Amino acid sequence: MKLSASEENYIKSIYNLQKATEKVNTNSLAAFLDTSAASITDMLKKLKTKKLLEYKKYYGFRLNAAGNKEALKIIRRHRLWEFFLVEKLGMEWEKVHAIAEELEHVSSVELITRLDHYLGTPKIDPHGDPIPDEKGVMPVLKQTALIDLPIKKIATVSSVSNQTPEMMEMLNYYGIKIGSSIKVLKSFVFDGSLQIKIARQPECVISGLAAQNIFVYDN
Amino acid sequence: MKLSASEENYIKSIYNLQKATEKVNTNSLAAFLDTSAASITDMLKKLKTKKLLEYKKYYGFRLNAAGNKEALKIIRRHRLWEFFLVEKLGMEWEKVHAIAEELEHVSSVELITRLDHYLGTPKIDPHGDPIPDEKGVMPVLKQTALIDLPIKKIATVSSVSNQTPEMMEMLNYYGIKIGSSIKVLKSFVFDGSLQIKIARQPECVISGLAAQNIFVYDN
DNA sequence: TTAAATTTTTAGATTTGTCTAAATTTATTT
DNA sequence: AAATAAATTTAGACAAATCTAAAAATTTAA
Repeated sequence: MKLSASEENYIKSIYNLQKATEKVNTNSLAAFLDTSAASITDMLKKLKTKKLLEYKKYYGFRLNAAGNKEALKIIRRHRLWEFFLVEKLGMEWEKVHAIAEELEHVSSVELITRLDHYLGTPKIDPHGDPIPDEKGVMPVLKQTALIDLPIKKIATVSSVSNQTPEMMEMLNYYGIKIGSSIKVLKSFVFDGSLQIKIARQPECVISGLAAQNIFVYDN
Repeated sequence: MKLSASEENYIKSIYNLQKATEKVNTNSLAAFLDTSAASITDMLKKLKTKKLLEYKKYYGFRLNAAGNKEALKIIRRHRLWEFFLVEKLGMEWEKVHAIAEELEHVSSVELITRLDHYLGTPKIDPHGDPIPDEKGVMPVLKQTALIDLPIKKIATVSSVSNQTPEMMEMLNYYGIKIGSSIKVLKSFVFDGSLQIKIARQPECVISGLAAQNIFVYDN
């Protein structure tokens, strides 16, 4: 199905709001998209005509199977581009979202298939979000606090729960980034500190507190 | 200046038509963009308001300095993406134009600067067209028929004037592609044939006829 | 359980980019 | 040089995506 950039933005937003609430309502989507409630109603009619969502006047709405499939395609494109911008072009991960918002609307299937292969079929984007595969299936990745990761098991840094400047400074110092390959070499019972190894970085030791706030995907 | 995708397409097309004729006229641009003459007039008024072109009713039009600058930015983005699609993603160069037409409208300066560096600041795109630098300056590259290239001088394949399937078969067989690094090892006076070396390919011999149809940039 | 507040939809307008058909200007030809 | 042809512009309309203001439906609360 050929969709306009605007239609794609609505679908993606509805998909994201659906994760929190069963039915999405007009005002919350209007707030999310920073637009008027009237615009939402207009677009909902259009998306209903295209059979991408279930929508009953005054009763909220949600994507149907076809709508979800479209959403996952858009999210896949967005996250692959984010991965590209960070890993290949070396952009800071705070900046990539806005650019990926534009790139995601280029919908050539061959482009995305090749980009995916070129990037090594990544499973997690730089913000720690999973990347759907070419069939729209989200990878099932169990997230664990680093402190709970078994010794010697290789995992991927997926998110950081404490995003203070102090935490970021330390992560930066040790070269710990979302998507980094990580392994615990030794765990000290005395204070809960961990000796760890990040790919292409020297070994280092972090505190138990830090290890509680760093989350990894245990592949 | 922030321009819509549509405005950018008009500017780029006017730039391209200007290379052939001094003043561009409404009908030729309408034919080029496969749209109506009335649409052209409408857009010209808009671009005149934005001070991107000189336009006098019934007398044709051309980009002014500001318009040319915008055109070169768009062309730079287009050609860098084409290079990326061919060199990094391995797409066939016949297919990349359409995708680059979409990617070129993503106008983040940081994105394009980083993409350029990542690609190694290429001077020629996969179709053999020069890529303007970050200031909008087209690289000055003298194009020569391969047959006229001095012995042992390293050059870059820039274009092929005879694009028949027969020619393409031969180029493909020898691994001669747009952007390939090329050098003439020996020229045989008897029949004009040349012994050549393409980077990462074995030496080979091509006829004088082939060498007349292969053009290179003599860096 | 009505009245008030909130949410949602409709009605009508606006902007952008496009169109067709008609009018205007310029060019060509007899 | 008038008539005809061609090119260009204007006038008016339309679709997409948005808006404000008003109306309608639903929810909350006195």
